[in-house]
Amino acid sequence: MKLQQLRYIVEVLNNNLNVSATAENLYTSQPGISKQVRMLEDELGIQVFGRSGKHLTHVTAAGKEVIELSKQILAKVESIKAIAKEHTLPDQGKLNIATTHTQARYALPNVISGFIQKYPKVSLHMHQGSPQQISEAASRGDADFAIATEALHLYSDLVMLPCYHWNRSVIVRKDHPLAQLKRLLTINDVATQPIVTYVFGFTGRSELDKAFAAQGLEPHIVFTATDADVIKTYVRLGLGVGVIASMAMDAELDTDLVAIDASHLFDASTTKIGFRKGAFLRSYMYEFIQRFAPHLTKEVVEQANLLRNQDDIDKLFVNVTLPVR
Amino acid sequence: MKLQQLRYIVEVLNNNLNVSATAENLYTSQPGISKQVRMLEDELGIQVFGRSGKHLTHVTAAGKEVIELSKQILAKVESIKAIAKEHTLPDQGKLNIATTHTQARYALPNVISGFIQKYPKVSLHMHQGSPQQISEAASRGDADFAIATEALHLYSDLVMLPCYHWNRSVIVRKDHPLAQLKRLLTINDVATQPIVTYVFGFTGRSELDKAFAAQGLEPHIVFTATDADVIKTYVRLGLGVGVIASMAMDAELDTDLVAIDASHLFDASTTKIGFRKGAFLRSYMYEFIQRFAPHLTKEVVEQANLLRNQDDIDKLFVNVTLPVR
DNA sequence: GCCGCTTACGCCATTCGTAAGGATC
DNA sequence: GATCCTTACGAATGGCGTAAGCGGC
Repeated sequence: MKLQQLRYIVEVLNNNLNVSATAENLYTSQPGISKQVRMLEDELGIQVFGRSGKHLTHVTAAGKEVIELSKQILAKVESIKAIAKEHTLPDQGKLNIATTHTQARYALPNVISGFIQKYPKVSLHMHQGSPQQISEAASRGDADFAIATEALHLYSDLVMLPCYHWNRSVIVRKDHPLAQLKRLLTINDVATQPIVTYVFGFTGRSELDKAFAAQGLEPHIVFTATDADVIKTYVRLGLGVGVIASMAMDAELDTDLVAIDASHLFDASTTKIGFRKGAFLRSYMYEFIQRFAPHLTKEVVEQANLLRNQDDIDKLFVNVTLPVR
Repeated sequence: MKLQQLRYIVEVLNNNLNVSATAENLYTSQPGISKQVRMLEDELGIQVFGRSGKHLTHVTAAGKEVIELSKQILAKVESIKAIAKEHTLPDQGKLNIATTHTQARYALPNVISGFIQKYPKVSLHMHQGSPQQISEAASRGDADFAIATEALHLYSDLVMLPCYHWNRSVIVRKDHPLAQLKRLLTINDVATQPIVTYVFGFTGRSELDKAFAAQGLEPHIVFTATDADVIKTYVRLGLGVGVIASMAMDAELDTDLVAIDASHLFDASTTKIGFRKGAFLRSYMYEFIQRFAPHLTKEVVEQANLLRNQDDIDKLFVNVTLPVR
């Protein structure tokens, strides 16, 4: 059994059982992979992949178990490499962050500018995508961290830690009737307007739907986008009122818009950071986490990383008051 | 990085940093190991082993971490092989049990005779040794199961499950004054006699010492041995009274001795079965466990195997009443 | 008929064993 | 001086790439 063989079967699965595509992604030849997969199967005496003629059609029951263990082995191999780097070049390395537009644009800039100042030799990469893509990237090991508000819980091999709570604001043009509102905003004020907000599955959208549903209201959503910048653009066009994360209002750039606090109308959402369970984290990674969420010290993160169930991890934070943005 | 390289560094550590001895045990050449260790160190850019001239003197800090992860990787590799076997030859394989004389001689025979009848194709090996040796064998992967009463808790990478409680008996020759005793045995009856019992660290010896210490008594221990058969021999010689596990009295063979129940004088001891955390257990292994301890069903064992802390595992059994032997 | 996996073959890298060298205790 | 690790070298093995074959869709 060779580590490459394990790598190959994992990657073949990641490439939807297409060996040719796998070969391209790994910059190697297709027959090479094919042969190694076969050799592994011969050695183990079992089929990892089911075949119809010469096509791979599915993963066998035994194959699923083997691939799962292979992933864990390869993750530990990466940990060994990381340990070695940590002992030779503690301030050098890579940091891959997978996150959504909202975080990348509004929550992370301050953290990152401070971080790269302290660690100029760490090459930092941001991968933007949907919450699902983000979780998958972290789960596969393509990203060290996943930062998002939704969908992270779907991947059980991630450790997820709460970072901060955030609330929503309703944004309107200065000439909009609601801009002159003297009293507290009500859910009806919003429900009677055409709404521009996030796509489902993004940036706490589910909390928004829940608030309307709780009142038996059917919001009139005319337009959705994955990020607040696009939403603001269409609010400026007069398409409707926007509902976005409060932190997405920029006091300097958005002077033509008025933000009305709506934290009393919608439950706060929680942004989380996730990484692979049992992963070895470089010292600069611990520091990154703590810069993003000061309560997540190295000790807390290490403790959480030893727990297997997300439920147990969540218990660590029941008495912690998170910052609100 | 190759799996063999990881195997080599682990084995070199197991052989007290003696590469030549390691080579012998692995049936390979010493320079081969030496070179692979070096190549791994070169690839990682760190030293795993500290050297003084050409002798390996110690494991570096980084090396400790690397070796720990290597062990975990190799354990998972074994799991993959076990999964493969389970899918091809479910009733074939090996079962290595490391245990003490007491278990092998008095607790296991019934279980094993039933087991080999159902699984004639499983080759069963018993490794006898001290509790420490047993734990180490299981921890290293040389044994699938460790069964003992003491010392298992010293190895944190083992899952330990309670199997049964057992009590002690005082044994004397038929012509001994205590053999005629009409009342309940007291701790003083025992303390005033020369005692023959187990060596420290064996078969619940610590519980025995505790009971005397609690009464401020200093037992007069004249002879110790690791097994009850030897103890009985010296009781027969008139060396003193024996204190042994009650199950170690054989009604048919030991007719020249009298056993006096002492369960009220000493706390019961608990025999446990241990295996490596996260190990994949063959179906016949689950069955073996359950034959030995009926309350340890496959489901219970699997659940325990998912927990990281022994404390959490122990909690699974607080409401379970174990059999008493 | 195209796509995609398998087989065949040759080159190159790597591993392993033997033998000799050098350092430590 | 004995033990033990390192270096050197040759044989065998194995991985990988190119080219051809062949079975599905």
